[in-house]
Amino acid sequence: MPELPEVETIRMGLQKYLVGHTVTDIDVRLPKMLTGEVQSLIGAKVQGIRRFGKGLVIDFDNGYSLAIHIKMTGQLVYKGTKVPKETQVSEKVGKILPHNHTHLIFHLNNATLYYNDIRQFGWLKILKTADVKELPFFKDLGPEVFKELTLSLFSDIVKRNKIAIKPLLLEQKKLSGVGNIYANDALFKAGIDPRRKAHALTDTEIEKLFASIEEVMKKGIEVGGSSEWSYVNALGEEGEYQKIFQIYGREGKPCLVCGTVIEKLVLGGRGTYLCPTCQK
DNA sequence: AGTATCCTGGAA
DNA sequence: TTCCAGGATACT
Repeated sequence: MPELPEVETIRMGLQKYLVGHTVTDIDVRLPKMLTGEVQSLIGAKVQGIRRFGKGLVIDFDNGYSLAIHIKMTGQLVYKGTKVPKETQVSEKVGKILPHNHTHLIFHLNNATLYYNDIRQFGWLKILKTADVKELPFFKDLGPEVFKELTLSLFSDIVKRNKIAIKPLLLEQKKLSGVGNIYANDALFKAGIDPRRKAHALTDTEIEKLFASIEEVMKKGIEVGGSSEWSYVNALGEEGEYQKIFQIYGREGKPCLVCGTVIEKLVLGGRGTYLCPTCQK
């Protein structure tokens, strides 16, 4: 589900297709998904789309913004004349929009943006652009992979924390962008047992882990994200990363490197996969 | 630091 | 019929 590579893929799609469109009306089919004054966006033109960690911000030309977190099953799907119709609905979603899980419909000039969310965990907030950074989620975000998170900063964070390394990687307030799938794959690639206490990792291991995180996230963006559950990009298309999971979801299957049976455990309440031979 | 919570679909 | 998936938060 959506981690940095998935959300960045959506951002790029929206940046390409949504910019320049004007909001003509908003259908609020499930009110709890949206906060703020709907009227603020009517007649406003999309200027650009920013991403912070796993959060998105659509900026309009009237000083208002739409802050979005799609959590696990949210989808932002654009339909409009700018793109060929047949590419707009994925086979897996397979439904004509809007459907039962379409909670918000943003009517634009000559286009539509749908917000679908099966599990209704996501949120969208209309607020003044200047106030976006005051939202707790954005305000508390830690340094982001590929941006502020340098090796030395990453090393400081790892050494300062005594919890297990995997749940640490998932704490968006410590470092932002990493989610469960890429955390599993990065730890496997670095040969580190996810249960190891963070502060006990050696400098070499920290360097290896930092490089592995960047490597798996970069790969994720390259292949358009991971569509294990309901993730789709801004055109409703699926990504490919689920086809190249190195360890995530491979419980009981042979390790791709050494053939040892992959084990599964729960760490910090999250499914965690481990090759007992490769990860020490 | 660990766990319940939001919610639904799909798998066991 | 029950359980499980997990992003972030609110709890204990």
